[in-house]
Formats: sequence, structure tokens, C-alpha cells
Amino acid sequence: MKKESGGLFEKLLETQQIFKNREYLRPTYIPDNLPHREEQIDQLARIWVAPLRGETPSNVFVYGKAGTGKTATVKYLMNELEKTGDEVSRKIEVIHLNCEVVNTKYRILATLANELRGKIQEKDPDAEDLPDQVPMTGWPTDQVYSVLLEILELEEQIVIILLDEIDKLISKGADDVLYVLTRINSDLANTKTAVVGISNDLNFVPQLDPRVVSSLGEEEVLFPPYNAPQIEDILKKRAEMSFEEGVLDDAVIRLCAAHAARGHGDARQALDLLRNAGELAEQERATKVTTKHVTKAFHKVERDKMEEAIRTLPEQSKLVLLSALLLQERKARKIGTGDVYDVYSALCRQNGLEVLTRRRVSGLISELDMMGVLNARVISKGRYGRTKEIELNVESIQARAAIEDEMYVKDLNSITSSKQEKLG
DNA sequence: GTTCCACAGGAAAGCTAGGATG
DNA sequence: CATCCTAGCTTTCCTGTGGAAC
Repeated sequence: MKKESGGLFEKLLETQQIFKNREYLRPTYIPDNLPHREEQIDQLARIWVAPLRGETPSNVFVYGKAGTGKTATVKYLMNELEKTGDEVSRKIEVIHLNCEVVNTKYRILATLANELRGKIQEKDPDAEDLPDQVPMTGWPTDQVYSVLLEILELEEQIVIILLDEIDKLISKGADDVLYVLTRINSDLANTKTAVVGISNDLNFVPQLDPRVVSSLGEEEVLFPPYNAPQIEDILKKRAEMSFEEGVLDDAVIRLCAAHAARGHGDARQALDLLRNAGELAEQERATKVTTKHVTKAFHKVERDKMEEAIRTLPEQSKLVLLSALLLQERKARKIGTGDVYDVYSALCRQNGLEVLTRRRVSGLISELDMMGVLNARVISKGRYGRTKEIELNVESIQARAAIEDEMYVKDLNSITSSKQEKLG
């Protein structure tokens, strides 16, 4: 970006430190102070004092949109709970599972069994009567279940099973584990278990088996989105810890908060934006982070999201998008559905791929429109019919990189020239 | 006012992969 | 193993339509 001249040390010397410690801005960091979540903390704490008294805590269902502090709050409370449990010498184990990663019945049960086994072994390396480690695959599910029961019963304890992103189980069709997990207590004598489900999807509950809803939903805690002042507050606290003094002014934080609040009050997004702005300032060797950096970072984050979205597009959609990109590069005239279809089908034939129908391509264009990769509005050209006028919403170099267009564009000229003849 | 283009976009049937089930 | 189910695409068939040209 900038010219690379001057000695190495010279450059380093003039570098102004922006960050004190950027780790505090990362989504993995769990603060021990969660502003504006007092009510939720209170609700959850009331539920989770039970194990400290040796009682079984209720199952809890925690829901709220992304970046509303669900996971952070629950993890924070779980840490406290385990600590306090040690103090009053109650054995409380928390097993944290992310259902996006561990997303089948088998793997959830197996992971639970193995984690608990690991914890016992850690404490007492030559523990006897330990069942074998459950292999990642191969056993019948009910055998895994009975091993899990066996391990649970080894000691008197209370086990809290934390299922993060529990809504992912539904799409994977693994939601019947929930039924098993919520009834596990009836097969246990010494140990008590409780399930905590965390979901981003507010519509998750109605999709569940009613039996699971009644047991998992014993208690429900809702995490509402943060509003702009609240996000600002959170950012301020974190910024104090992570930035050097004086490199940040209030306007920067306010802008980050405003961007995030305009979405759906996603604090994670706001922190991410702030970190990116800081890193940008650092790269530019600026002495302060300004609102300009925030705006730049905002666009960068948006572009990255878009690029990722394009990269993970199905092949056919990529080809449709690529066709539109090629057309836009070649000519100024407005692009219509028919134009895209011509180029698209030529591309498919060149690559020996199946050519989808016009109807489908029209649908794919609409999907790309909804994604925001392009704008397609229906216009009428009178006698010359109706079509969607397509305008790309992405920089073509970046988009083509994301599509990996070299794979597809082999003989560009024949596509565009045949196109030219048709127009001619 | 009518025509008629070049599509839009709804409905429903067909196809397919993958997974569950007998 | 065959068979059945399901979800997600895709095709087929279809009716609808804004406005320039006639």
C-alpha cells in the first residue's frame, strides 16, 4: 500500500502503539463484567444456585440473536459456578458442546462420555474401573449411551450439559438427542444432569418435539438485542483494556456502536469492527484511530462477508454471477436476464456442465439479488419485452477471485464474439 | 386502443442424494 | 440388502404484464 522505504528500525521506531492488548476485542474473550445483562445474569444465577445446595438445577433454554452475549454470559456463570462448587465441595462439572461442530446424536453422546472420562482421568491418572474411550465412530448408539451412564455414575456429581447453537441440531435432524439428554436423570442414581440450550434462532422452539419443549423449556431466558448506547458502553469498557490511552476518541466508538445497532444490536460485530478499525490505523501507522478508519473497516468487513458468501455459492450460481460480471466488463449497455442466459449457457457448454433452464437462471438471479451481490429490478422495455435490469454490487476483480473464474473462463473470446454476432 | 415482446414469477411435478427404516 | 422418506433443486407449464410500436 505505502511505499516501502527506510530502514527497518526506523519504521518500527516511528510506529505508534495502537493496541495495548487486542485479545480483549476478540469474540473468544469472556469478560468478567457483562454490562446490561444484569437481569439475565440474575435469572440464570437463581436457577444455578440449586446445584450448590445439592439440588438438580432446571433445564434452561437461552435464546436471543447473534451477539447478544448469550454464550459469554453463560460461560461466565459456569466458571463462577464451578469455582464456587469447589469452595463448598460439591462436584459440579460443566461440559460445553458446540452443536455446529458436534452435530449428531452419536457424537454428542460420545463427546460427553469422553470429556467426562478425561476429567476423571486428569484428577486421578490411575483411576480404576474406567470404561474405554468411546471411538469417534463404530459403536451402536445405545452402547455409547450406556458407557455415558456408567461414567456419570462413577462419582456423585452434578453435570451441566451446555449445548451451544442448539438450533443447528434441527437442521441436521439430530434433535432427538435432546429427548435423550433431558430424560437422562431417570437412568441415574448418584449423578444429576441438567441441560442448557443456547440458540440464535428465535423460531427454534416450535420446531421441537413438544416433549422436549416441556422438559428443556423449564426455564427460559431471553437475551434482547443491545441498543446503541448499550453497545457504546460495552465498547468503551473493552476499548479501555485493549487500546493505548488517547488513541481513540468517543466519536470512533459511537460510530462503531451506530453501525452495529443499525443491524440487530450485535455486540460481537461492533467489537470486530472496532478491532478492524484499530488494525487499519496500525497498518497506516496512524497515531490515532479515526472515524475514517471505522468507515474503511466497515466496508472491509462487508466486502469480506460478501466474498465469503460468493465463495460458498453453488457452482451454477457462480456461473450466473460470472456471466453477469463478464457482460458488465465488456459493455456499458444495461444487462438483462436474456443476455446473462446467453453467456451463461455458452460458459456451461465450454465447461461441459449441465445448462439450467431460463426459469431456473431467472430464479438464481433473484437469489443473488436477495443476497445483495447484485441489484435486479424489473423494467419494461415496451415492445421489447420485460426483463430484470441487472447491476453488479461487487467489485469485479474481487468477485472473480472469489468465483475462481480461471477455472471456468477458458475461451472468453468465443463467448463474447458469438454474442457480438448475435447482437450485430 | 391494441398488440405483442421477453421476460417475471407462481404452482406443481420430477429428480436426486442421503439418511432412516424394515 | 431393499425400500421408503425427505429436503432441496430443477424442470414444465403456466398466467401475467408495462409500455413502445403500431
